[in-house]
Amino acid sequence: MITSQLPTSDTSPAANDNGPSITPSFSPLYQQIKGMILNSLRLGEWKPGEAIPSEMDLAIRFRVSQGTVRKAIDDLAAEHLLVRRQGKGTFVATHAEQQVQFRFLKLVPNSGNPGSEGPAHRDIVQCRRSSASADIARALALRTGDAVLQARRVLSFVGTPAILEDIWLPAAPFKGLTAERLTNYQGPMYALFETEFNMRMVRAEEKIRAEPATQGQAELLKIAQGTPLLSVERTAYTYKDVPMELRRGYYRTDTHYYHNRLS
Amino acid sequence: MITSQLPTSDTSPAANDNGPSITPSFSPLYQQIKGMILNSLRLGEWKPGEAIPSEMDLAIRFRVSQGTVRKAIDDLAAEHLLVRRQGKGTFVATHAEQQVQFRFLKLVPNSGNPGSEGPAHRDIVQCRRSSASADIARALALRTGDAVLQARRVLSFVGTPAILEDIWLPAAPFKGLTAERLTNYQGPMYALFETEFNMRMVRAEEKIRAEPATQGQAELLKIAQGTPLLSVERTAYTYKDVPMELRRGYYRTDTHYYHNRLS
DNA sequence: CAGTGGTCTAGACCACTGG
DNA sequence: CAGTGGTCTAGACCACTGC
Repeated sequence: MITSQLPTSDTSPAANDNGPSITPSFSPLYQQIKGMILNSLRLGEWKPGEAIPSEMDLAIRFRVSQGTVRKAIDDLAAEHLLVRRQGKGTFVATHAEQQVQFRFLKLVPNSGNPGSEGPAHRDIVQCRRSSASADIARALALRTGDAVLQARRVLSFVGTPAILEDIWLPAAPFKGLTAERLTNYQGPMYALFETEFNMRMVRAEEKIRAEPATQGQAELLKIAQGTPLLSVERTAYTYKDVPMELRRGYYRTDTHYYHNRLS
Repeated sequence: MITSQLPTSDTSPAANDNGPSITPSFSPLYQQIKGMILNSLRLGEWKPGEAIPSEMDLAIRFRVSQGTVRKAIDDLAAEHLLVRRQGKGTFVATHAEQQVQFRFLKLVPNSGNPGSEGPAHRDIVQCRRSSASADIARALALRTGDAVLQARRVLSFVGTPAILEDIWLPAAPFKGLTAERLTNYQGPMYALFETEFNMRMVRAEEKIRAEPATQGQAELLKIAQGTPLLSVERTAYTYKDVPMELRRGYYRTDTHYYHNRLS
């Protein structure tokens, strides 16, 4: 049995400095297990869509009871990092599944259900390599001038353009990403990131504002200049809260609305 | 012990019709316990801010093990209906606490933290009794023409108006609500609903759009007509998913932004 | 110190999946 | 049918709160 604070490399938030510190200085077993599973996920031991070992296997591996492993997995499932399927196993969450496709896209048609319009038509307007400006660098935890990839695309539903997006990615982890790859790939962009670059987006933060369309935006979205657009600035994070994408989206909200659930 | 499907009056979603039906037709014990706790909450057996009985007490009352009660409470705590406090007890969640004040208001100043501007100044512009139009009635699960209360207010931060809100409430549950009461009450409106009308808002759904300010909106917010505003239409629900409030908010987003976390 | 929630265990049995 | 996750129990012990 793991008797006390295991040397779990980097398991719990705020490492255990057992001196006379102010930090919690106590981390339950299941939190340590959680950290170890998280590490395996980050290191790609189990890939998105794959099953992780059964609860019993993990309990044996970590020398704890099944209940403790269970609690760790419960947490990770609540954070949508894992998905439980009764009778089948526990799987690494992925953006590639039909059911959770566009999990981070909260734009819903005024009439009809999410996704009732079928898959969006995607138009890659631009995809180039550049160097990070100060604000882009800050958002991606880079230094000003570091290499980034920048893409611009238009998403259309039933023929009418509804979303204009500018996307910035750190160049290093996404080396080899091209406009062709973006254009040809079927399915969500985040699924491509998973399969091609072993980079999984885990959570995101959005800052939403109402702004008048600039001339350039208006042309691409085929609306009048000055039309109010929903400006959605998203920072997406991979495991361990590392920022991996900055995305500035401009949504038409005459035919759609941004849906949010508060609880 | 509760051996099988107890007559739990109305416990689980989708009542147990034990005929040859398509519904799950199996509800674990902890779900039934959850439903019973939910009923007590709805009926006001324990009021917002108060402690509910200890896990052991509830286990004895329901004739189940502590672990089963624990799982039920875990669920309710995850939905923010209850709040656990180690060493003290489990409490009915409330909108009246400093920490979670304005839990449903996601507007953050461009510079600074949420709440760093101090409490908002509230200005009740209007508060009257009227009859529900078709769309208001639909949102509140009323019939067209039913009595509703309608209020309009302006929220200002550090002197500048930032939010204009139109609020509709069913008249019956909120009988006696006046402009004076709204004006004089210190703290979130939802806290007033709890203490004065025993009505707790549990969750909400929002539809967000970008819209140009009408002349009336522009005057109240002291901005130019046509300025893009964030339009936030919120339906708030009390226990058992009963809609209890419709709110149309118009946010300035030059000094603030709407913050959302995706996970 | 007693009372509360939080962790951990070990074991039994159930529900679901797929071969 | 075996293997998986899901439920439930009973009991031990720990951490936190307040008297």
